[in-house]
Amino acid sequence: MNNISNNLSAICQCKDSSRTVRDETEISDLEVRVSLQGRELWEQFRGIRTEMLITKTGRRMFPCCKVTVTGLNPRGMYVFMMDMVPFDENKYKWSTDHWEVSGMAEPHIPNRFFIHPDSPSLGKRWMQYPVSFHKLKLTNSTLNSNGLVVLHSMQKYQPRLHIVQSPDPHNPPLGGYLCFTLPQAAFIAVTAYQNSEITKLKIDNNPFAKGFRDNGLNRKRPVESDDEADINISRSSSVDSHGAAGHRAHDIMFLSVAPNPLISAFMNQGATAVHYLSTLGFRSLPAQSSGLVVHHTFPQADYQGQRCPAPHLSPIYSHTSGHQGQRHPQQADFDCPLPLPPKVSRMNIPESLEMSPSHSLSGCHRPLNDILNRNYGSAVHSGRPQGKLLQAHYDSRTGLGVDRELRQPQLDWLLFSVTEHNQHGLLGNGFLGEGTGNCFTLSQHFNNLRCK
DNA sequence: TCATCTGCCACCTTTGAATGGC
DNA sequence: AGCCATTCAAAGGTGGCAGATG
Repeated sequence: MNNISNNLSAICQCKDSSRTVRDETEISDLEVRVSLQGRELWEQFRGIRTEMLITKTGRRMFPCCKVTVTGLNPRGMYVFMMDMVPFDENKYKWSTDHWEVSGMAEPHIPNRFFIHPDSPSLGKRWMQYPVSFHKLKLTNSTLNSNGLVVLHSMQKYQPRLHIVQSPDPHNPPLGGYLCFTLPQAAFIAVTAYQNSEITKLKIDNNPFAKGFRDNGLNRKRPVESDDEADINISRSSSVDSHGAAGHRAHDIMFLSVAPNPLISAFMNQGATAVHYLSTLGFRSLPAQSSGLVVHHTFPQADYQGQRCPAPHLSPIYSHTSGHQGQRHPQQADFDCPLPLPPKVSRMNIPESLEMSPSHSLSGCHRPLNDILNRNYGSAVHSGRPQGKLLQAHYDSRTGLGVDRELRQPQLDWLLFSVTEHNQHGLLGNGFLGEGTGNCFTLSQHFNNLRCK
């Protein structure tokens, strides 16, 4: 706990130094709470040791990481990102009917972030429905540059959620950065399923694997009604689509609050920025099997991740300024799952929920995360972004959508900052890594909000 | 020889365009 | 003309499995 206290004091110092006259709520001032959805399903998998298939071309997670978020500033703009961090330092092997340690894990590959396709969006929109990362893909190929999360086979990982406050062009130092790990969603990466129980669970619950069910056609048995067995998958949005819904796990660990890594990168000069960013969780930090690693660091503070006593898994951890890390009792209104997105016609799905080419992003026909992850680097070489800015598509009735017009200064500032810093070689190593383009994927993400 | 990885397959869901009704 | 629901085909996700690899 001392570590936490020390870190929190560092946070306060940092926050104080960046405080400005603008009366805007910084993310680190908010009591943000995150909760993993699909608790029962995750518990079933965890009970038999979750395995996630990784392939060269990338494989989606099942169950997927779907979280509910509360406590954000409804009018604040946030970017949601997810990556994977080692759960422990072991490598595993399957031995007949159980997993056992088979040695030391290989060095973790510098993180590649999956940026939620709806990023950036208003806090109101993030809190309205569960946020699903079902499009996140895992791979064992380090050669890909398509935004896949690279993992080592036979090693255990846990997802980590980052909530980054979008920068304010008028006040760059503002903008916090929150980091949550999801130990309940820890899994062993495999190239082929080892435990047949896992396979069975996946087949029984994943709609894509319906064909392998006992009553599937390929099983050469009479086809029965699947209605009761199937989980309810709405053809809905990137906010919420895959996976069983309606359950809430109280198992997300609040990890840290830190300055917005993007902003910090831009505001810190020289190698300090690289070092600073690389210690902000944008580089691998070995997690402890029974503890938490606090990733937050500050230029004037200790750079190393610090190990903290493992909290109980059940409560929700939230934080407020001055109360970071404080354990809060579960609140009644937090017991209720957020509503699922309405089942509307695909023609009616708001642009922010489903990146349809027929909507505002004409000319941007791919999911944003795909765009940004595939086009990494182009922003660097092209200088300041050019092109026509998209018009705002904010649904005043639902509150969904993103007012892109308002973000123009933000985008310009952000992109310019990335470009300028990279031209000076500030972000060329470590943080970005070859072919990863984490930082630039985000900038490219913004960049692709514009029509070319 | 063994553990692990790769590529292909059939089956299934999701997605988006086309179509037609109101 | 515009909105909406339905239909259909293409795209893509799924685990199984045989063979390849180290």
